Amino acid sequence: MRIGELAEAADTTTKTLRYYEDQGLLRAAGRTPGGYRDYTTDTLTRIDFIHRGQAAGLTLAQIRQILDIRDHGQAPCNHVRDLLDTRLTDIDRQIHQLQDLRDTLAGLRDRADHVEPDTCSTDQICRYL
Amino acid sequence: MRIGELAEAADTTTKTLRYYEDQGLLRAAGRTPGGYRDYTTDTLTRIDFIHRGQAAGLTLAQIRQILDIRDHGQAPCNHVRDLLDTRLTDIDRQIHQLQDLRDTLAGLRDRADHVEPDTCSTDQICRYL
DNA sequence: CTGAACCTTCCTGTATAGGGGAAGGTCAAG
DNA sequence: CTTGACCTTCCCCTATACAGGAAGGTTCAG
Repeated sequence: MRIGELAEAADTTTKTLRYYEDQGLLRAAGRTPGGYRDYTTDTLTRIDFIHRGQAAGLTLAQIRQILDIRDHGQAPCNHVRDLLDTRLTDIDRQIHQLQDLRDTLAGLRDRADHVEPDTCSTDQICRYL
Repeated sequence: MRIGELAEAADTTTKTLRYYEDQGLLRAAGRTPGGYRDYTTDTLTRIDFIHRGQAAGLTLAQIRQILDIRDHGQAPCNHVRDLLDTRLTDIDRQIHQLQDLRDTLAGLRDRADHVEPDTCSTDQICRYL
């Protein structure tokens, strides 16, 4: 199948598919005599896997690693488990950071309701911050 | 004071200060006969304000808006309050998104502990995702 | 044979907040 | 008078996951 059909089937764009090939996520497809990429249906499975990886917040580089391991004939499962663990602690850290920021922000916002705006002097620019 | 002193006093770099000027966050400083930027101490206050804005998660563009309002002789307080509100709802949305992702990830990770890795077939690449 | 729809490669741009470094000018001390 | 520390402008680079578009080739229907 040609790249346009594949893109539609995988709910993505031809741009993206060429980009994936460029980044080593898709192996170079066969070519028709005219020079068009000619895909087999297992590529669709591969793209779906990539999408699941993205849905899990993995970067394309990380997904590529997994695919490389599989392409070397090994099971990437342990590596995937490690990636999931790393992602989880990362996300927890991010959530905490955001919550800290949220607290700061809420404090400022709250203060803004209790401070007279007219007391805001020029040199401090704005009392609310 | 010269840019190096100011940078040290404000705990930042000369690169950053020139960048701020470039982006309209700092007004063009006076120059010495030799062409060096010559800052007055109120610039330090301004930089501190910028830092507080950044600590509140505002972008430089948003901080610039506040400064512009103040530089037009008006009190930016209402605008700041609006920005804080917007930031708050934004951050809440981000936190929810991250928590959703965390749930997805935790589900995958949990499943990984209950699924036999050996049942992972080549064509699905990895059962854990 | 021609036009539309598809494909090819290649180059540029996106947003953010600066960092790195080149080529050259300025200022004080020794 | 020179050396070193500072300053100037200018231009390129960073990460991420593509999108936009140019210039040209291919394929199929009518």
